Amino acid sequence: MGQVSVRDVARHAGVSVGTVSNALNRPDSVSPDALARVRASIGELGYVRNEAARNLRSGVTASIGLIVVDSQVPFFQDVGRGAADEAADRGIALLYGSSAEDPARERMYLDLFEEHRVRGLLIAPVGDVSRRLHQLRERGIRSVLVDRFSGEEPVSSVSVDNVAGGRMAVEHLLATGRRRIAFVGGPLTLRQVTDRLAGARVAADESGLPVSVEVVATETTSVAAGVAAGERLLAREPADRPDAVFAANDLVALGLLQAIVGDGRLRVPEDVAIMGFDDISFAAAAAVPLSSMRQPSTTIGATALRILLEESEDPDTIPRQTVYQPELVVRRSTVASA
Amino acid sequence: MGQVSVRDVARHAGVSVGTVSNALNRPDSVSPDALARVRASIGELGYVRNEAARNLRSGVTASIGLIVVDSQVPFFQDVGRGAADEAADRGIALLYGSSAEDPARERMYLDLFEEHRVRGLLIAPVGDVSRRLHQLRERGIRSVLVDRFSGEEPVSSVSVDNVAGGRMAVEHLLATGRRRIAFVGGPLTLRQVTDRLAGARVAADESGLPVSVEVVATETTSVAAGVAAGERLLAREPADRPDAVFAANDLVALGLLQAIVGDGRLRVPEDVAIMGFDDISFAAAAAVPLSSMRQPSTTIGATALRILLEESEDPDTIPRQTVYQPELVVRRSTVASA
DNA sequence: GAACGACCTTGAAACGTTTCATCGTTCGTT
DNA sequence: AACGAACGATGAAACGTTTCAAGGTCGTTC
Repeated sequence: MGQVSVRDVARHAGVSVGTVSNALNRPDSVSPDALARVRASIGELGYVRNEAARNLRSGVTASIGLIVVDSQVPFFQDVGRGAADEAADRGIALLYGSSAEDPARERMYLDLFEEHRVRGLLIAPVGDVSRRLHQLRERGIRSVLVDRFSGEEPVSSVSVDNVAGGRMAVEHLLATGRRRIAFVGGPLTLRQVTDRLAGARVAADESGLPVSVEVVATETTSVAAGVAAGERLLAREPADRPDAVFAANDLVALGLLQAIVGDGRLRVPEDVAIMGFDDISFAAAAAVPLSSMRQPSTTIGATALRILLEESEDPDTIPRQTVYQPELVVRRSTVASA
Repeated sequence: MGQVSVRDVARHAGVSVGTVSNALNRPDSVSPDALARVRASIGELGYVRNEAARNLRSGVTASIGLIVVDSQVPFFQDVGRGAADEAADRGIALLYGSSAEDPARERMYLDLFEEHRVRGLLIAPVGDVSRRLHQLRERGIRSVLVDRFSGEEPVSSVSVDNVAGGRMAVEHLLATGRRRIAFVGGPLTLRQVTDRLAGARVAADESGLPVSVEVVATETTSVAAGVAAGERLLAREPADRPDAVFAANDLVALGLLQAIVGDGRLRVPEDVAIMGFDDISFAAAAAVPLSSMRQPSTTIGATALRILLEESEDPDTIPRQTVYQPELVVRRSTVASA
């Protein structure tokens, strides 16, 4: 396989290799004549820059790593898409990895990406990676946390204000006349879940209304968990049932919807309102379109990538937290006429 | 930033750089004593192999590229996950790109990945890339087509038998007593769509029953297109309505389901059965769980990756087509008691 | 007409690996 | 005791690029 090198181009164009390199990277510093000849030769010979050699010599890599918790979760897919598109615009390749909620797998990707000397790392961590990220940073690889508030750590982060989101969600339910609210989700060790619940309680407390907020804990935030929780609610005495359910995310909400609508005894939203979180694309496509709190998922990915690039260019920038506010999206699962 | 190189390790362990390299890549050819010293030094110094230098010198890259049509389509997400997991097991990084149905974007990723000298390419093409893939192959980069039968081209492919899938879907509908079948999907220029339709017609023809197969064309295979098609069906005179709908994919089917169930006049499956294709994870989570044709999406991705690696190791292998058979998954949208 | 800048170009060094021909030891055989 | 195979270790060359000090060629200025 005859790989065409910068040397071949130089010979063909009748210039030195240094000039070819300049034509490629600093076209202004090359005479129009030489530039044209180099470009013609590149076309004729089919030269394609070797990124490995470029990286090796210059120390600058044109790739970044993305490690998400679960590639099956729509939210992370959107984040990834936002980051990938933003990277593509800059000619940067995205190394993709999913930890599948397995800390060992997460470490494996961290190692792999370090070997590739990625310019930086976008990560939604599952295990405790703060020491490792610190180490990477000392070795010149910056990280930005995604969907996680870094707070104490010396790392930038891009996330959503889950407390505010929970609060807005429940304020909406209260404003539409609901008073017996069930929060469905879990595990309650997950920061995103507890923040949303905390926000829900704030809304209830500050309303000055006689509101109850009951917690129906699930083991995961999945459709199946939502279905199971829905069946538990249906098995209750009618008087004990909530008149609104706030789900920790849309997957749980869709599960609830399936259980309740499928059962047929309760109408949504007349008998019970259902509120989700994330506004994944399937939320609007549900049998009863789902009200939800929209997260700017692709924007989160794009912003995280931009911050990462800025920081990797100037290693002295200090970490910062970017927090987006979620947005209420009202559909028929909470308001019949929506 | 003090990058630790193989030279530093050699010095620290009291051996030559060649021995360090051997310890890393051919541990059997190094004496136990030297091996131990090298490994100790690696740990102590925090040495991390530089993949760019390795790649440059050896000509072997530890990364492959994946280009999908649309990162929003669940099917491709599953394919990508299958490929990524398989790659991770081998310590290979996955460069991820989505063409977003834009041929220019697709070309951009092809160029980018060539610069990275990926070992090979997994691609679900949108534009006409056969010439480009041929060129890449001559330059040592093999490709495997995903979700596309290569047929004429000298490229391997991994796909699903869409004709058989369409046939099995309609056979199921006929077996459950349906006779007036509507096929909903589009555009009819898309091979996957026309194959599924062709299969549907085969089933109808071969059944020997008085069956009608009507085509309701949509512009895309999306939830929105499904909703629109559903509304069109509802607007018809009851006598003109089909008793079963076979959707080109699950997104369309979910749209149909939303329109029909939401409307409330028709019951699913009593009045109309709905059959999807792909068996995406949300199919089971729909208000009325959706019958569908399951594609082994992650297996497709994993297989494509394996084939790619085999071919890139031995450039003389001849391209082959791998075709999987889809599998009928019966749920309540076609059979009330399922 | 000499001196000076401005502007391009040059060519060798360097990046961190792997490769490979060569060299030293050791040990079993004769 | 001599030989040779087997085994490990060595170190310089090479991969394809970027970088950079140095050199070359003009035109301008005094």
